[in-house]
Amino acid sequence: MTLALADRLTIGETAARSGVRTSALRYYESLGLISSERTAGDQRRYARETLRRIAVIRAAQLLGLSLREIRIALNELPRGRTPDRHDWQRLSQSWRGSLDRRIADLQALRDRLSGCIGCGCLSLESCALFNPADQAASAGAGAQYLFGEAPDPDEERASLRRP
Amino acid sequence: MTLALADRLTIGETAARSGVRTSALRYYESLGLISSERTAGDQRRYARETLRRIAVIRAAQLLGLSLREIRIALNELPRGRTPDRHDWQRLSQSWRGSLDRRIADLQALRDRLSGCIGCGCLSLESCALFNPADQAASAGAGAQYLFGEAPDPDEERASLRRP
DNA sequence: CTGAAACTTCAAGTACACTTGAAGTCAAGC
DNA sequence: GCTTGACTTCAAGTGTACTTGAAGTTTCAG
Repeated sequence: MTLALADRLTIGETAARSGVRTSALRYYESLGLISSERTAGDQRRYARETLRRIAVIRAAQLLGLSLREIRIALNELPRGRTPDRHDWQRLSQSWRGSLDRRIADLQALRDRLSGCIGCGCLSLESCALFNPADQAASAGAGAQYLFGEAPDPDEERASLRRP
Repeated sequence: MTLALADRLTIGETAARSGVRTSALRYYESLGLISSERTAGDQRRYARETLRRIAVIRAAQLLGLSLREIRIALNELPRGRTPDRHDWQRLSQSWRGSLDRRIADLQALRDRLSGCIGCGCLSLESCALFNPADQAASAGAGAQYLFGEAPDPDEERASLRRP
């Protein structure tokens, strides 16, 4: 079904309502994250629904997803019809899982940091956070454990934010 | 007191023990995050202490700090002497604060996401996560640093701070 | 109908955090 | 002393996520 004129927003209106610059919207569109119809004069007109899509994009960026990952996730939404309640639910639920893992990772780091405050980092042998060298020497692997990669094969937390 | 030869590491050794590539170490040095002495033949030799500095840099990156911010933080360490227990404590304590804030922000986002799963995002008016206006309102306070700096009072983004 | 604001494309620029490659030098084991 | 691997500098390249600018076109209030 075709949207009524009142339901189509210019790029400027869309930018104003979403808080995202027009240049970013064009960029998102060039990456296939959003789409538009064009007027006879070739200007973009966005469906109102696009505002939600943009909000989802920004929220996902907050979760640490790259635009590429977000595009892939959005591509799993049904094509040809407006996403419904269950479509958005599936998306947000999968991101909630990532978010939980991310929070857990940061809490683990915080605990290591807290332990370090306790120990005062006086000893090269005893401080886990501040002494990767000795860890690396004994483990032979480098300090990557700080980044969650070395000792615990902790599945695929890598999907969120690669530093 | 001058360090013994055995306490000075080549860039390759430093890279191996820290898990950071030589190119990254040269880059850090170019930014003033670490420093080295040079041999007669102009090769770098790092003090053993540098390993701890590198570990701190990597940990801080995990916390989401930029190298510029890390350099500033490291510059507050005493110059001319090896940082002691209290120096590292002060640093780790201040970063623990950032980490706590970051975790809190992510938990808030998770709660919004959870609320959203509950509501099914049927309504643009009621959904905190998927409603740009609401999201912008909440970003005004805390979560916005996750996007970098505060949005400029820019003509295109006028509605970010709720009309 | 007109003039200004808003839009268009495309290329190039910015910032971050590095990596890669070229061309040459140093250190150390044999 | 020779060879080889590790080192040196410097410039340019990579990838992400945009922004900026130039030059031209469209839209719409008056």
